[in-house]
Amino acid sequence: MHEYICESGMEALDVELIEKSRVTQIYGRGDKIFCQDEMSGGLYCIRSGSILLCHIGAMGLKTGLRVVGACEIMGYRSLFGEDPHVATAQALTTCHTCFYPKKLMQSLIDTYPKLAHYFLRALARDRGPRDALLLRAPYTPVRTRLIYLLHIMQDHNPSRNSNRELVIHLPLLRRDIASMLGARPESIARAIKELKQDGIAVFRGHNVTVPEPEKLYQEANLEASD
Amino acid sequence: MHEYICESGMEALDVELIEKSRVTQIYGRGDKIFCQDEMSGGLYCIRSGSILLCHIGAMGLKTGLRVVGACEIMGYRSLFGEDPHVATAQALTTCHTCFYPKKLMQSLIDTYPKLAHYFLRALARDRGPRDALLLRAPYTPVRTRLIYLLHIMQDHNPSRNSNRELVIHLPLLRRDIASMLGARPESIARAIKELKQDGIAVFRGHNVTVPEPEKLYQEANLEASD
DNA sequence: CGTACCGTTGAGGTGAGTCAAAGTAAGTGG
DNA sequence: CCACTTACTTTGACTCACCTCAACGGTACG
Repeated sequence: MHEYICESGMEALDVELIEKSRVTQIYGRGDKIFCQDEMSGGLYCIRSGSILLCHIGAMGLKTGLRVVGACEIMGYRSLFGEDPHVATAQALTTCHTCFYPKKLMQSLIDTYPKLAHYFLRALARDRGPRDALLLRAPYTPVRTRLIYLLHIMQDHNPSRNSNRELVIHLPLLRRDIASMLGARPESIARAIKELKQDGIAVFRGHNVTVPEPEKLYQEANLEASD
Repeated sequence: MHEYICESGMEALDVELIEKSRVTQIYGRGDKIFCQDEMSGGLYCIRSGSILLCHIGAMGLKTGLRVVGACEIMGYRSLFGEDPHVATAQALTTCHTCFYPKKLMQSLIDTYPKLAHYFLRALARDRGPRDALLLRAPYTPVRTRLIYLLHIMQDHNPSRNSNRELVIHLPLLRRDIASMLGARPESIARAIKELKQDGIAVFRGHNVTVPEPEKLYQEANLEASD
């Protein structure tokens, strides 16, 4: 959103309107930013922190769909579909968010056709559903699906430590990892143990250290995007 | 697409342009309309027949994503995302399709802002990814997931036979049903046998007869949408 | 009447779920 | 700073739904 405003050559008047209309908010870990079946009020933009989009299904089964991080937007599917949210957004860490009301968004889109194209593109490129399906690939061991998750999370914030090992930040509880893979926390613990024993990846707190990314991704037929 | 043109109060000139630019085509069973990793050429609209959108993953694993039927559009994700297709479209039956080239679509969207809204809405409401996830719900027996599929397909073309039994048209091979549920054809055969033995649903050819829809959907915690 | 594909059935193996219990970390309050 | 509580993680033993493989029955079509 912010990046668009900068690129768009938007009128100063409208930039001011945006500044005035948007609402910034802080959420603590575990807080819900919005809940499924609620009607959408607008667009959410994450300034800092991480949020888990998840779906609570029949019998309380929680299905993790996507981790939303800093500078990403969420809630647009509901905004443009004029449907209630299909997912619940829950803060994984302390989060600073920025909320753009529906009315504002609609008048902006009417004024700036390029903004419509921006959102058409954003909706079409949304990797969320595709990732969610990949993470639940059938006949694929939990261990491999866990590697898929690491691969997806690596794209968010690639970084190296002092030993030039890959470090992936994973702001998720075992329970949430499990909900994203369609598995149980116990199975995640076992897969993590295996990866450690094989010297492929070490989980410590919310960080995963990978000495040889090649080796990790090779196992899952993925390319090291680095 | 067609429905939009009718509603939109589009200029006669443009309607004529559309008629002239679009390409109608006939495909036989098994033919591919487009393949994943190809760049998109435009928008496809199905006039008749059924198409399976599927993804061919690592090691040739075929994952069925969505059945596209008459009057539905496909290919828009790739069109607006300016990315290659992520799915392959394969004709399940003989199909009449209509193809609208990318250039045409883009100039139309620029001319008619309401068309942008139409597609924003279509993209946001696309049930495909959600359905695909539901059909692979973890810890859910194949039998239940098969009922989910029947429920989804019923929404497409609800009909009753002379005995007032619900008849659901399912233009899919066992193999394709399996690919949508993340299961194996053998497991589908077994689930079908069970449903028949329990007097809940009878599969014959490409039609499924359901004497008491209530009973079927109750088992899966679904509402009879009829 | 063969060839080819699809569908069904049976037997056997296994990855991951379930349950239960112990271990660890993170707060909370005196 | 230390008990105490609460929540998260790990481990082990057991079980089962579904995959795998292999064989057989149907149906369509040249």
